[in-house]
Amino acid sequence: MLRISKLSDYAIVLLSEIAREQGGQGVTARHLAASTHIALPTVVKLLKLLKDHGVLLSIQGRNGGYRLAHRPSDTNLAVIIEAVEGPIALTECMNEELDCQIHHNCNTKAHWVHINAAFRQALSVVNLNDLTRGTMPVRVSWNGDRAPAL
Amino acid sequence: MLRISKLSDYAIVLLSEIAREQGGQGVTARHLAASTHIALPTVVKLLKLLKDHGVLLSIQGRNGGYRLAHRPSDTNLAVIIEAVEGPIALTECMNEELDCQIHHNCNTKAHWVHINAAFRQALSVVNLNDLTRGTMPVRVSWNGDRAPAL
DNA sequence: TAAAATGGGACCAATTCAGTCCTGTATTGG
DNA sequence: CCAATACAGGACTGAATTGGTCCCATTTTA
Repeated sequence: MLRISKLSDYAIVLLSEIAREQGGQGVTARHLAASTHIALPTVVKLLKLLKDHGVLLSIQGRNGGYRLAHRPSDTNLAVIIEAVEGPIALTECMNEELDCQIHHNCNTKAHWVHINAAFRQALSVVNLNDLTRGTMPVRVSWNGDRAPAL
Repeated sequence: MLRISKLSDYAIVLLSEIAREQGGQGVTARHLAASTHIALPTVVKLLKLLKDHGVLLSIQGRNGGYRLAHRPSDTNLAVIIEAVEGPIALTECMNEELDCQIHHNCNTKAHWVHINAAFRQALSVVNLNDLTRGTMPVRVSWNGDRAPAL
């Protein structure tokens, strides 16, 4: 598997739509549900999450709605996914220490730190601007150079 | 979340152990369970998976066990994770077309293809040799250059 | 021939995930 | 002023996935 959750996927679609439509006023959850075909309760849930994590601003009351908290170019996939799923931590041992009982001579952690960073980097290069316009954001290059031994 | 599954994590530990101990004979599941502190049934399950996907070779019968199918330097994290979790496909739309009903003007797919490739690349650079010796395998570099628009 | 090993399933429990529902608060147009 | 519209914040449920166990068959060899 190893999937981005559906919710994250939805969140990306929703934010793209907001970035696309955002005029002076905010965009309402109801409107987004209609234009993206995502069920309203799910849309509401996600928008709240994104607001709590500072990705969106909300306007309450009758003519309310949501607006991007930052410029589209500053809202990237890493931020969005972290808002919905929490911090990107590919392995258990990344987040807390937890004292991984399985294997004490575990020297894999240093590698995970790198992989984690590379992955987050790949995500953070793509922003809402890239998604609303049709631009390809990034060319990945990778040098296989070896860093000095630990 | 966005975690590598525990099983993948275990698999990496098991393979590291096999790479470390592998002499002429194969290493038994029982022995691996003891040396890694992973429950035997789980070890058995994983070794079978890894064998089915060509990562390990098995020797049946009394003095049987498992051996690496390839050199440690040829067994990398991408291969291991794919053996345990299936193909690396960060989003639903990567694997099959499935005609993603949510959003028809979806131009995110091209981005996911890139992110997916970058992630797999990051995983494939780390191999069993790196894990058994304490070498840092990779220095990640990333150029933010923009490729031409789609 | 019995013991030790893999082979191949089925199976269960627990967690996580996706999605819904309900009630409250803020704002504003009429 | 009040009703309609929108967000706020939970609780809750059903489904799917995951982690883990168990059982029995087959292979090999001391």
